Amino acid sequence: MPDPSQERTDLPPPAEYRTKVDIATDQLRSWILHGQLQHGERLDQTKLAAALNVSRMPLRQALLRLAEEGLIQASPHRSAVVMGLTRAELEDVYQARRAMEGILAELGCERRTDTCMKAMERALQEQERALARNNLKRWVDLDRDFHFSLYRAAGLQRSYEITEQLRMSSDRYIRHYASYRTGAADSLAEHREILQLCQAGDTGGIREATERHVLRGLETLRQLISGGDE
Amino acid sequence: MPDPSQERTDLPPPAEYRTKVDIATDQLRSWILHGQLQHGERLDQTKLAAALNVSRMPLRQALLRLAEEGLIQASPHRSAVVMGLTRAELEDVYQARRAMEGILAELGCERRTDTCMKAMERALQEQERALARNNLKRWVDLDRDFHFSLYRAAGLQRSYEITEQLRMSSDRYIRHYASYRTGAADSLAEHREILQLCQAGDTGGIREATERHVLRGLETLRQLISGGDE
DNA sequence: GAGGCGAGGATTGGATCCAAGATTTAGGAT
DNA sequence: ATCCTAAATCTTGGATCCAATCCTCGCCTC
Repeated sequence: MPDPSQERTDLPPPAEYRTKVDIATDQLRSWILHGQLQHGERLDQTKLAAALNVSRMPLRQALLRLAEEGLIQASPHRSAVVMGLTRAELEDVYQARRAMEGILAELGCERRTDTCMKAMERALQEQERALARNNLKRWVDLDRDFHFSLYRAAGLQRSYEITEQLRMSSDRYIRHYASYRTGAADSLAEHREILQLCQAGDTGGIREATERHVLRGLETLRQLISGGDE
Repeated sequence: MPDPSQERTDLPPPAEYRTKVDIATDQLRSWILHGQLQHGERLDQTKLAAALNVSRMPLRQALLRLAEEGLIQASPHRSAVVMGLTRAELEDVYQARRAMEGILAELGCERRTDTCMKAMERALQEQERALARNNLKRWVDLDRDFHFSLYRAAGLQRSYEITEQLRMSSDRYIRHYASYRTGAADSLAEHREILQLCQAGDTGGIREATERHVLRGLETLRQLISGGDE
């Protein structure tokens, strides 16, 4: 006796189930990355829980995860605070990015597919338009899309996730010290170079170019910050 | 009126406070890394909590952290299971290690200190003895000491921690497929080479040598595993 | 006899409650 | 007046309890 009221009975486990911890984590992460929660800001569990419409319990777990991701700093009986990166820590993140993005680009190039190349070309084109329109937020997103399209082709899940997290930490600063136009033209030129190297299948060259690209990003950010300590 | 009963009143914050979540996390991590908890094993929260002498609440948070570290896999309403790495995932981890250890070695060499060099030499010597005595566990630990003494000198906290976690994931397999003697002599020779390059200050060479060293480790592990899927 | 359906038990996610530690504020002594 | 002390308040960590989901086992139907 098939019951038509239930459309399909065979996909409850594969269906993505979002627990309250997930919801809280994602929302908090977004707030931090987009500046709604500033560096050094204290994270009061009770208030945050209320703001997120969850109990304190899932919120605490969310804080734990964000601490593990390096976005906040938590000490035992003290309020967690949004992690602000010192210049040294920023260099730290960028060196890790240099390393990871270098091999992801190399292996991504080695294992590239048509769809991956198409995605890169498309991101590059749109990025040119975004630059012309001076749309900063979109520019940052497209920059990310361009690189990560290639990195995805490497097929290294864990490496990819590590790189994503590193990227998160630094993009926050890029967005903050907004006027990214500094070096944007250079960045585009480097993207074109990377795309060409990828089309040519020059894995060694693409690694080297990617590392240079990342380090130049650090240099740009350094100049933007210059003066403050964090 | 100084009270002699309290030795010093001015160091409560710096004193390391270990929360139950920390205790549970460390113990569980150790169990997983040393094989007391095997791949695919289901982690029953109630039983584990009892075994660790903590409540289910801190245990759940510990599981969350280990999931974030990639040691276990957690799905919403299902028991967490100890993460087993497939061959592909093992390559993933090693590629990330190659990237990270490469730059840590490079920058560590650039910023090396006397104490760091001394530590490396000492680890190398003890490693030779451990190999002679066929003491596997000590050998793995000393291998780690040798490399990480150098990495510490780089002064990149975050990169260091990422690399530590990657190392955890792969060391578990090294210990499991015990007879590490395969390639141990090669490994020692490479360590000597790395030490020499470091003394010479050849940053480029040390990076290249370290990357080769890591990849050879992967190759060794592949041979040991060859046959099974995980 | 095999496959599907359903009920019961088991296990996890979430909420409230209590305890332990920390921060703040008021008070007193120098 | 300032600094130190101490008590009160606030915030976080941990435990127990309840609800929601999943898993297993037995039963029924074909």
